[in-house]
Amino acid sequence: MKHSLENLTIGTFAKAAGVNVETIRFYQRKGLLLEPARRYGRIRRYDTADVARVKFVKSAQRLGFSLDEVAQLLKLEDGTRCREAAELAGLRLADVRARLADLRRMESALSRLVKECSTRQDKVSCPLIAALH
Amino acid sequence: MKHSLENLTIGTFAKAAGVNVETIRFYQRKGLLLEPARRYGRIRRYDTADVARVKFVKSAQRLGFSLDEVAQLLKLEDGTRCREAAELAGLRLADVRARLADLRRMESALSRLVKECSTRQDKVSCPLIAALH
DNA sequence: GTTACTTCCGTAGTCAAGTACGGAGTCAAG
DNA sequence: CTTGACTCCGTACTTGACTACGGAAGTAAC
Repeated sequence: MKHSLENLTIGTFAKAAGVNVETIRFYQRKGLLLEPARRYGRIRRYDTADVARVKFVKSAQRLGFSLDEVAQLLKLEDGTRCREAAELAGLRLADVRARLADLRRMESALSRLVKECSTRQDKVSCPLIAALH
Repeated sequence: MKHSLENLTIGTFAKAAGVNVETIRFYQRKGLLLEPARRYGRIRRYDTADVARVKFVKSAQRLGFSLDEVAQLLKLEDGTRCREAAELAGLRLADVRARLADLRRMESALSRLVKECSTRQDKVSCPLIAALH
């Protein structure tokens, strides 16, 4: 049985998504990933959409979202009813904007520090702490 | 003994910083917070700089930094040599910028979703996953 | 059709970041 | 100088997010 991009076993899938097999199974238990139908025998098969989904989970985590929050984000993707989706998206959006504001402040503090450190030789007191109220 | 803003016991301090007492002690064990001298008797006293420091830890955590990474950021503040500080800041900066890019993409995906949902009645498929490559 | 990898599934262990607990010591007020 | 609140310190428990383990069953290659 060949492993085309649309017919991955769990091992190939996990490798493609950059996580390990146990993580896939863990996500399935958590409901972040549906267990696919087992079309060919008793073994599950995955495709590139699954890979994208797992990568999305990982990216969102990097941004500070918990798995439960990621699950909510994924429900938007999964086409729940529009009213609910909009509501949820609104909440997440406020959240994302707050994070953005914090990150921007941190970005400018860090880049200022880098600049000051490279142009002057003397000790610079870092404006980092001040940057995050 | 009054609790001025420069003479806080651990309980008042924790409340001011918005964390609980055990967290303070935990941070001390981790080296994120120095144990202050015990000027008046056997009890530690804290000041507003300590409060700022703890709030900084919490803010940085919200942005996805681990406590170990926060410890590194704090070393910058503590006036280590400039070259090292700049190096560390540079690394974190790259990290922060990557997160910013992801968050911006997520922000536009979410706000588009909200907009489409409120103007149209039909099901909208959300471009969230695509938004994060 | 046997061998060598996977996969399956349940259960248990790990690691980070706290949180809780409990007994002994400290302190300010009455 | 006792009372009640707070602090100290060590140890143990919790939660979220995995990660490891091990035996049985499936599958691909020879």
